[in-house]
Formats: sequence, structure tokens, C-alpha cells
Amino acid sequence: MSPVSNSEDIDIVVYAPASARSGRPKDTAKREAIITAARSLFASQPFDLVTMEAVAAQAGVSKMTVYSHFHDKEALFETIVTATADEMIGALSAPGQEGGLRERLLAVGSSFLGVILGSDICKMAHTLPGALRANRALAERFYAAGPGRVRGALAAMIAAAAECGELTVDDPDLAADDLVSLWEGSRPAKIAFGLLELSSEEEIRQRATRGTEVFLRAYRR
Amino acid sequence: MSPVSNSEDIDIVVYAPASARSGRPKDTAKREAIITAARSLFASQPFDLVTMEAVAAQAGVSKMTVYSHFHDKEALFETIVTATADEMIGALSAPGQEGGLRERLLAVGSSFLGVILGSDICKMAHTLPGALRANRALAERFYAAGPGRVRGALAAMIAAAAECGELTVDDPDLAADDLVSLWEGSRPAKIAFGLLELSSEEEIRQRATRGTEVFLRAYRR
DNA sequence: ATATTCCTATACCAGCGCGTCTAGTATGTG
DNA sequence: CACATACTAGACGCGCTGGTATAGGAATAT
Repeated sequence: MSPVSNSEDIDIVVYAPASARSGRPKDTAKREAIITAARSLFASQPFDLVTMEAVAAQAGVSKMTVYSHFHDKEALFETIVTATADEMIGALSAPGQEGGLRERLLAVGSSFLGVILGSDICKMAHTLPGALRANRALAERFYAAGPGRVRGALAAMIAAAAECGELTVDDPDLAADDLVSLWEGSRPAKIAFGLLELSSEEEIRQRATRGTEVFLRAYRR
Repeated sequence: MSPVSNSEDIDIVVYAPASARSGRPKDTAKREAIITAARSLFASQPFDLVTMEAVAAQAGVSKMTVYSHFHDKEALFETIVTATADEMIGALSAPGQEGGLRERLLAVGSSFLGVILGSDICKMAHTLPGALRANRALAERFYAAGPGRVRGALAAMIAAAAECGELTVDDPDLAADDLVSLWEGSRPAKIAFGLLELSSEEEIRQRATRGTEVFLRAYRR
């Protein structure tokens, strides 16, 4: 955001032999504590209600320390968001490559629903949209890391299955959209309104299988 | 919210002959102006960023007048929400009763998508969830007026069609959920993140027909 | 006409939250 | 050792916003 280099971005000076810097080094444990504290707070309250004071308190750290690690409240939030996006990428990579089509789809669906209905990300459902709206680039990045990624992978699988004659598909992208929609159902909407908490493993499995089943009924050759 | 009677709730004194009150009467036009101004502001910014001052200014009214009509910022917001919910109810009532099953589903789908993807309600998509989360009763009411209502009506139609042997359905409620999900696709999520503006008539029609088609492929006898 | 209520304009208060500053202490490096 | 940096604790400035107070003008019923 600011043109000046932020200390949280670059800890290693550009033209330095190694990690050479005099004085006391920054405590990475504190940085981590700040991040986890902020994450937990952002997950339970909207952006504006999370105070830097509260973050510092919950992290067991002075407020000045927070500002020494993160220039801004927005910078802190941005760090949380990108970390969460990376976590999503990790959880959603390596889609099931073995088994029949049904089993592979089910594997992708289960892990996807597990991430967006059963993890911390679900609890952030109410904070993220509102806060990300002010930062289009960040919003795109986050969406691409989660739902977008899954839709892309699914479209590829569906196209391949159509090639093999397993499915009858006009547009793989639209079909992937249909599949994801069937998995999610009305969950995201209800969660956004606070009418639903995070789902159990069992419920996630059920939704994944049912959605996949309905999808196959509609698209199977 | 407050135990005291709010003037916006009761304009008629309890034990009064009729609408008898001496002095200058309240200007309903101003009240309307306040509501429309607030609505437009709440549609473009999150709850906390909307200032009463701005509402008054945009309504061309003194701030004190706003407070004379609405005791609280929350009372004002609540009025907006319930009015919007009523509007949704109006737009979604009288589901198509004529034509074949496909035509009736399509009629419901078009009007539903028209409301939540093409109207002011779509612009409020980012404000409502965050603000309603603090008021569970209001959130439930709003959800019931919109998506909940449509799902209920659809479940009834689907159950009837299953009775006639037109569809093969295990659970009408789940099937209704599937249909709505197929209509919406990824639109709501993208709108929440600000990655999509309100949709055109044409796009709404396309989504409704396509979703209905996929649904029928999966559930038709 | 007069009482009564509405409306405006403006000033005002209290609280809050971000971000900064300072003075002092702790902890590392050369 | 000295030096440089990190961290703490607290106070504080500043801007903003919800809500109140007041005084005077405007509209309407009786």
C-alpha cells in the first residue's frame, strides 16, 4: 500500500552478506502470536470492530510491537488474508487422481467443503467480503486461491471425462459451477447471515456425496 | 429495542378518538426521503461507514429531523431491512401457477434471480450479512422473506410433481435447495467479494433456464 | 390568534480507535 | 565492553461519529 518498504516485507537487507544486522533481532514468535491473535479476532468480529489494542492484548504484546511488525491495520489484515489464501491452496492442491470419476469428484468436494465450511475460513466468512471489497486485487487473489482454484480443477476433470465419453457436457466451466453449487447448497448464505455455524465432518461428507450424485444424474452419458 | 414507544412505530396515540393531534403534523415526505437516502447509502457502504450526518444531508434534512423520526441508527437500519424484506415478499408472491412444470419453475427462478441479482437488494449484499449478524431475529426474518420463502414454495411444487410421477425425488427440501443453488451458481459469492455487479435481464433469464434444465435432467422420471 | 408541534441550524459533549511519541529496559551483535 | 535494535508501558493528539441541547422560525389545528 505505501511506497516505502515495510519492515514486514523485507527482513533481509538487499545488499547484505547474509542475515547481518546489528542489534537485537526481531522476535518471530511474537510476530506469529500477533498473527494468530489477529486471525482469531478477525474470525469473530467484523473488520472495524477489531481494535489494534485488542490484537496486542490477545497476543500478549505491546501495541507498539504490533506497529513495529505491521505498518498498518490494513497491512496486518492483508497478511492474514494472504496467509489464509496460501493455506487454502495447500489444502486444495493435489486433487484425487485415482479411482473412478465419482470417487475423484467426491475427494475434491470433501476437501473443498472441509475448507470453506469446516475451518477458520468459514468463521471469516462475514469479515472477508466486507473488508476485501475495498481492495479488489486482494479479493481477486483470495477468490482465485479458493473457489476459483477448485472450479478450474473441476472444469479440467469434467472436460477430460467428457472427452472419454463418460459425461455429456456442453460447457465444462458451467458444469463445474453447477457441481460446486450443488455441494455448497444454501450453506454459504446461511453462514453469512450467522444462521449456521461450521459444519461437522459427517455433514460435509454427506453434502459432498449427495451433490456429486445429483450432478452425475444430470451429466452422466 | 427500547422499551419506550418510538414515534416511528406509533403515530396514533393509543386512547385517542382518531388521528387527532394539535400542532403541525409530521411531514411523511421527509420520512420517505430519509428512508430512500439511508437505503442508497447502506447499499453502497458498510453499516459503520454510513453516518447519520450523511443520511441527513442526502435526504436534504436536518440531523435532528432524522432523530425525530428514528430513535436510533439501528432503528433506521431496521426499518430499511424490514421494508426491503417486504418488498422481496411482494416480488416473490404469486408463483406461476400455469403451464407445465418447466415453465412454472422457470417463472419462479426468473423472478427470484431478478430480485437477488438485479435489484437494490443485490447492492446490499455486502452490508446486510455483516450488520444483521448482530441481530439474529432480524437476520432470520430477512432470510425467511427471501431465499427461505422461495425454497419453501419450490419444495411444495416439487413434492406435488413427485406425487404426480413427474419427478423422482427423495427429499423435496433438498431438491429445492439444489434447484436454487443451480440458479444462483457462483453469483452470490462473487457479488459478496465485489467481483461482480448486478446482472442484466438477459443474463438472469439465461441462468434461470439453464439451472432449471440441469435440475430437470437430474430429477426427471 | 394562539397554542402546539414540527423543522432547521448550530453548537456541543463524550467516547472511541488509530497511530505516534517518549523514556526506559531487554537482548542481541561486533 | 559498547552499540544498535527490539520491546514495554503509558500517555496523548487527533479526527470522527452518535447523540443531545437550544433557540428561533414555520406550519397547522382549534
